[in-house]
Amino acid sequence: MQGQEHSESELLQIRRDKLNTMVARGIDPFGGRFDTTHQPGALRRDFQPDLEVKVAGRVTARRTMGKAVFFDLSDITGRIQCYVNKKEIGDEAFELLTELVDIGDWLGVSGKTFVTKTGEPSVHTETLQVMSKALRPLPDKWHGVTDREIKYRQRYLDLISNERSRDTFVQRSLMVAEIRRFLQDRGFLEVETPMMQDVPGGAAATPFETFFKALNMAMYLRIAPELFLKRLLVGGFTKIFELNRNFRNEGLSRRHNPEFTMLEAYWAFSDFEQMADLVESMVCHLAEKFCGGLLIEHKDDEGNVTRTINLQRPWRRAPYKELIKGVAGEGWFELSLDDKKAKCAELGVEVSGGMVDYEVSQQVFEKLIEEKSFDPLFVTHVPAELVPLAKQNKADGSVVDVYELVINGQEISPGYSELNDPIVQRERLEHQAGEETQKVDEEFLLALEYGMPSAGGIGIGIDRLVMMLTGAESIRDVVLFPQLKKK
RNA sequence: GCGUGGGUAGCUCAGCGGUAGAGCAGUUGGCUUUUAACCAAUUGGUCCUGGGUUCGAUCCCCAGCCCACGCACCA
Repeated sequence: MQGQEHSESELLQIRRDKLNTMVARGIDPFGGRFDTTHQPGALRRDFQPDLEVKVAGRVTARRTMGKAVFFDLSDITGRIQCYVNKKEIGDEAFELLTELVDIGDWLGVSGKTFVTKTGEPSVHTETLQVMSKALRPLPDKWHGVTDREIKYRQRYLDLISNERSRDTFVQRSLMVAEIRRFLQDRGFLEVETPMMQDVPGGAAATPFETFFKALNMAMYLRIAPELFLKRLLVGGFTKIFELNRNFRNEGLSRRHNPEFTMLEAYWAFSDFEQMADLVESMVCHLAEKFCGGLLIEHKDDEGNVTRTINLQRPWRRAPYKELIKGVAGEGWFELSLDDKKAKCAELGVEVSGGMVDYEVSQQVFEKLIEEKSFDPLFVTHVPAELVPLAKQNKADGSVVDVYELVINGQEISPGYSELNDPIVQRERLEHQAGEETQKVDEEFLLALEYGMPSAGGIGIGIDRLVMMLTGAESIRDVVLFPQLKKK
């Protein structure tokens, strides 16, 4: 452990020397059990004076004033200031704090709470215990880590030094817990279905492939849990959800991470409209609980409001074709493919040569409607080609009974009246058009033949939902360890 | 994959054809209620990597690596 070579920078060497001095003085630099009474942030928020407390945290600031020292102990909950007086605590402990402890070290402190002259809630330190010696210095105390690469590759440094990141990830955790509670309160059971599948179904996406040695077979990380959850409907679960990771072997972007968190819920005997109500009430519930209301303000780093999203109910619901006609003209769907493409050029929508008719319309939808819709919009009656797993509309078989919920310029949630006719389902899967097709899962079709109850189903992209609610501009700011290229 | 921008001290950044600078952190000294504590002094750098141009490259050119943003694929 000791005596690293000369290539160690001076900063690291000094910290190692302090570590060795601690050991020489019989101080364990890496602590042990310490029974805390409070977390730093919680203690500061619900502060009461004259309380005997034990808190532990990382030293994130230290202000030495001769024979007195102030230092901050921090963790994910926040910070609390501690005060040390040399005469009271004794020379040995005082020297430990001022000469051997560095910013970045973890300390356990016991003492009595009080408020300083300047009104700062503090702990009057009586004993000190080193919980861990940090051998490397922390990022800039004022700016924190701003280098995106360090933020993502060494997320712990971002969490230590950036309050906004801490808040976002704590919020995300609480939101996910609240989503589970919301569904459980309404009688939904959480289930877990395979992430490793031999047929990657339930969506049209490129899967990650892996190999299972014991069975000598190729396997795929799931792109969606849908086909397994539907098997559970066949099995008699009537209200279920799964909230976990999906994997798609596609590009990285501000809105895409190859592994992302998806909620899927199925409710037997329901339909897409009731599922829309469910999603609407769930998202509003989260907003009221975590954002203080239904107006969500997104802010930049300076605190200026850059966007306001209005979640007040009822949310707008509009048919897909009507929305497109609204931006591309009443006669859009009567135009030939070539005329549609010409119109796209006029509208500034890029289309590629190989696109078929409905794909061109879809492109118009994505560029001129989806990306420009920030307040919630349920897009209903989507062309059947786009959604092979949903029921066709009784009045118009060219569309399906689904919604696509757009908020914040992104698709946040699809909801279906689930297709449960095994004969139609087989046809729809076998006659998919276009380049993006879903795999045909025979085991799924077999299950359907035993009878799947009619049902409504939803998916919610949790990362994007959290982005919308927290104002994060990139999915990387709501995923703790986003995928980056290997260095 | 393509395009644009970026990579300089532990961190945040400035600089620029003549081999580097600030603030913070660190070190030393001072200070018993401070909070981006303060005052004084001071250490610290393969200027992302490899080629090229040049008397001389951190700077200009080429290639590569990584990051960000946009486009494409997708949710």
